[in-house]
Amino acid sequence: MSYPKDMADLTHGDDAAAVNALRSAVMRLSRRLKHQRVDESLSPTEMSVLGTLARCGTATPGELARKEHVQPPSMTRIVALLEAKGLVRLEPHPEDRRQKVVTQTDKAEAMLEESRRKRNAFLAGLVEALDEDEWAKVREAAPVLEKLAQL
Amino acid sequence: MSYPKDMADLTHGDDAAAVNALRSAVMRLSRRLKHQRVDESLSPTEMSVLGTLARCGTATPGELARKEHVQPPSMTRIVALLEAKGLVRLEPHPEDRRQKVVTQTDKAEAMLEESRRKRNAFLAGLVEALDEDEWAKVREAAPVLEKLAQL
DNA sequence: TATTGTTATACTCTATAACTATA
DNA sequence: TATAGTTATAGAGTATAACAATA
Repeated sequence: MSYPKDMADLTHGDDAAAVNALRSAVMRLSRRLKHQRVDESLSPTEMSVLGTLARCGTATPGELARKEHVQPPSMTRIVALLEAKGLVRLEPHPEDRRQKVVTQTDKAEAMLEESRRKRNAFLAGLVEALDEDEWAKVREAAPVLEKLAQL
Repeated sequence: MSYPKDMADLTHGDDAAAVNALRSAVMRLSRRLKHQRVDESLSPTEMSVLGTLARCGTATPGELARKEHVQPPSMTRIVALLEAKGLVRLEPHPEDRRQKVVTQTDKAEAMLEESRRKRNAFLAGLVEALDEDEWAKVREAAPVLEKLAQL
């Protein structure tokens, strides 16, 4: 097994505290976000899949399952629900007839745009309680957290 | 309705991007952490409740439900499971016989200590992929995220 | 009459195992 | 024989509604 270059640091009080704070905050924030659905008919993972598709363009169900860290049967169900809502299209894979290609529709794109405004309104309410320095720290860390999530 | 002092900033590209990255990262990281259980017999919310108790000392089931953003019946079940595992004690409230007081046991404290080591090992694996500057940003933001989560 | 906590019940989301079709 | 996706089924976790005890 290999250890990170700064493994020793993680035993320091500050880093251990940061790790604890991060874990606790992620679990609790995720619970809040679940309730604050931008579209009442879309689950958090469905939203996440649409976000991934918006970044990737297209993907196969298998790729989506790996990226979202869910099992293939779960992704089958999620994609089917999204298709039923007219948010994605399912097409045959051009080179491998076992696979399928998932693409987001215009309706999904419009919904993502609409949802962004609602998310901003919700988060603005929370950010209101932060001072500018605190918000700056979150803003700086956000892309790093996203990188962490997709490792 | 009142608006945050920096509402305008949230419509800027950078802040909107940060908000999107934060939401996506929180949802995906929470899914990872669910799998990476420090104790296989404890759900993420059970862990979170123990963490809250460690900070607060004691709390009533109702207080815990509000802090963890779950409904009272869910907290009833969670507390009962924790009690069955010998991790919390339930005592009558000294002033109000409707309420109960939840306290963590020594066993819970020892388990939290053990779990911290396991968490560090898991997160160290992820942090390995970050450079020092990136990790510094996460470390700075961690306490702010915790504040955000408990608003 | 309002509030705290509980019981009973149903729903949502995800996983595992077994199956089909294609490579 | 291995891989992509699906179907069927079960389990975990949470919510809502109805109820009991106390304020």
